[in-house]
Amino acid sequence: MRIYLIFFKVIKYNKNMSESSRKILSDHNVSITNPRILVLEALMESNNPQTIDDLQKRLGNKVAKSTLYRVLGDLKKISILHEFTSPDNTTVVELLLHDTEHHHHLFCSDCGEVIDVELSYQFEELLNKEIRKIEKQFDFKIQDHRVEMFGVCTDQCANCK
Amino acid sequence: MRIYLIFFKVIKYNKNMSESSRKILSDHNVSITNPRILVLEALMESNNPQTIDDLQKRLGNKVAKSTLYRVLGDLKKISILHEFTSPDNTTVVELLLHDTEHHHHLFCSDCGEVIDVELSYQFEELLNKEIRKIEKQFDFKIQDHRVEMFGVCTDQCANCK
DNA sequence: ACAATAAATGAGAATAAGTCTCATTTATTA
DNA sequence: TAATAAATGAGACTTATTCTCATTTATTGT
Repeated sequence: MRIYLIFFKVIKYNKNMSESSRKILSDHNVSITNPRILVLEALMESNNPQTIDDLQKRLGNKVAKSTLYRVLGDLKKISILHEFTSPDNTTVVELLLHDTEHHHHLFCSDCGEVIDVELSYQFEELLNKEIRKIEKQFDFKIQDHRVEMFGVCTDQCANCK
Repeated sequence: MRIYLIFFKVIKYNKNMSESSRKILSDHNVSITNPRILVLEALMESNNPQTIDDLQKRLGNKVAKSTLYRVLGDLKKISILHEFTSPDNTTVVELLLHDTEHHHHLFCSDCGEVIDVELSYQFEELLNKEIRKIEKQFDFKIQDHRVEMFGVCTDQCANCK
């Protein structure tokens, strides 16, 4: 019974992910192909940013390496994928579905995990003021910003054990 | 006369850089070798972070590629070099001589320039409060942080023309 | 100052992440 | 459903970084 429920949940979950992947692609006028659906699903499987390696493992041999990189490029082009680099120089990637979710990153130097964090409204306000000052000082137009925090996670962390 | 003065200044400048390079190395119990002095001098020649390519150009063929990377590694080990990645995935490196100089980075997506910026004391205070909250929330020990700002520089920029 | 020893270097081979090419397959559309 | 354009897979290619090892250089104790 329990097994059945879990099985059902997984099926349902996958179906939802597949359907929302299709919707994302069609909403952005990008043709719906199997590799794109698979990559989107793999990206959706984690709440936090993932390395390319994580993605490749998740995808097994279902998507060729060249295709994976191409699909990631496609997703960047339609601005639903954010790619950045962790302090140990690993490329990390995350889906940005609702562009309202402005957030920052917390990096663990022990296990390499990257965690999305939100900071207070008050903080963001003050940072925006600082940014306006910097724009004047350096004659820049600043379009985006991000706070990176570096540290170590403690024993509770699943990766570190 | 003017040429003489400039010449003198350059000599003096180089001599100073060479001497402070030697001092840096001996202060950190690192043996004083020519490649290390040359790399430190090249790093000191710019106030802002530099790409590895910039460094290689500055050094000409005076230091082998493998040695350059090794020396950069040495400097990281003694915590006077900070290495990070710009949004276009280029490795960028900067000397951190006085660890009091906490600063942040401004990236130009047009010319790739990276600029060091300082933010107000008030801002840093508030950010530290936020960091304490995040530490509790995620059971993390946060050791460092950095604000990255992304934008485009305007016509005044020397690189963009 | 010098010889002995340990450490650092240069040259180029090796590795790995990411890109490119092109023949084949797949999605779209009329 | 056929025609066409786009996407894919496989593997070659590129480029940044690391590694190896024979040679050179710095350090140290005398």
